[in-house]
Amino acid sequence: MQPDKRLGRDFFRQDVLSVAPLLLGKYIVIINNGEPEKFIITEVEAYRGEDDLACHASKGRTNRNRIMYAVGGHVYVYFIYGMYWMLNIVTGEEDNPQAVLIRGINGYNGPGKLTRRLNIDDSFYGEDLVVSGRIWIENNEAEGEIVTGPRIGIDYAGEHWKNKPWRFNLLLK
DNA sequence: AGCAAGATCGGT
DNA sequence: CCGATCTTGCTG
Repeated sequence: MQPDKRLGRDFFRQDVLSVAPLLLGKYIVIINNGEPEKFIITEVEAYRGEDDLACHASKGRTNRNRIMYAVGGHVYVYFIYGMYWMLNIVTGEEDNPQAVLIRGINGYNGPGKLTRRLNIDDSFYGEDLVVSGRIWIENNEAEGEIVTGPRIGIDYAGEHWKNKPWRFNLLLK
C-alpha cells in the first residue's frame, strides 16, 4: 500500500502567504484522457483578502469570485483577455477570500500557457482538490532556490499593493 | 444597455 | 508597443 501523497484540507486552510511558497516544488496532478499527468509547480502569486487591491475580492463578493470565499482547497478559474483561463487555488478559512495564482509549471511558464497544456477551463470552477477525481496536489520535495518579487500585471492596484513581494519563483536545480 | 479594462501572450 | 478577443463589473 502506497502512502497517500495528496495534500489534505489542513494544508490549504493556512494563510495564502504560507501556502503560496509551500506549493513550490509540489506536484499538480491532472487526469487527461484517463491518465494522470504530473507537473512540478514552479511559480505562484498570492492574492490576499478584500483589502488587497490586486485581489479580485477587493470588489467584494461577486458571481465570479464567490468561490474565493469558500474554505481552502477549492479551484478558482476565470477567463481573461478573451482567450486565457487562469488557474487559482483558494486558501484560508471560509469567508476569508484568498487564492494562489499558478503562474508556472515545469516546462510551461505563464499562467495562460499552462492552463492550455492542462486543458483547464470553467468546468474546473469550484473543484475541491481534497476530494476531486481529476485534479489534486501531491507532496513532493524539489531541489532549487526560491526567488520572490512583485506580482505581475497589477498596475491598477496602486504602488502599495503592487510592490508587495508576493510572487514566488522556484529555480529548479 | 453600453462600455472600459483586464492576475496574458506573441508578434513588430 | 500593439492587437486579439470576450467576460465582467460599473455606470446610467
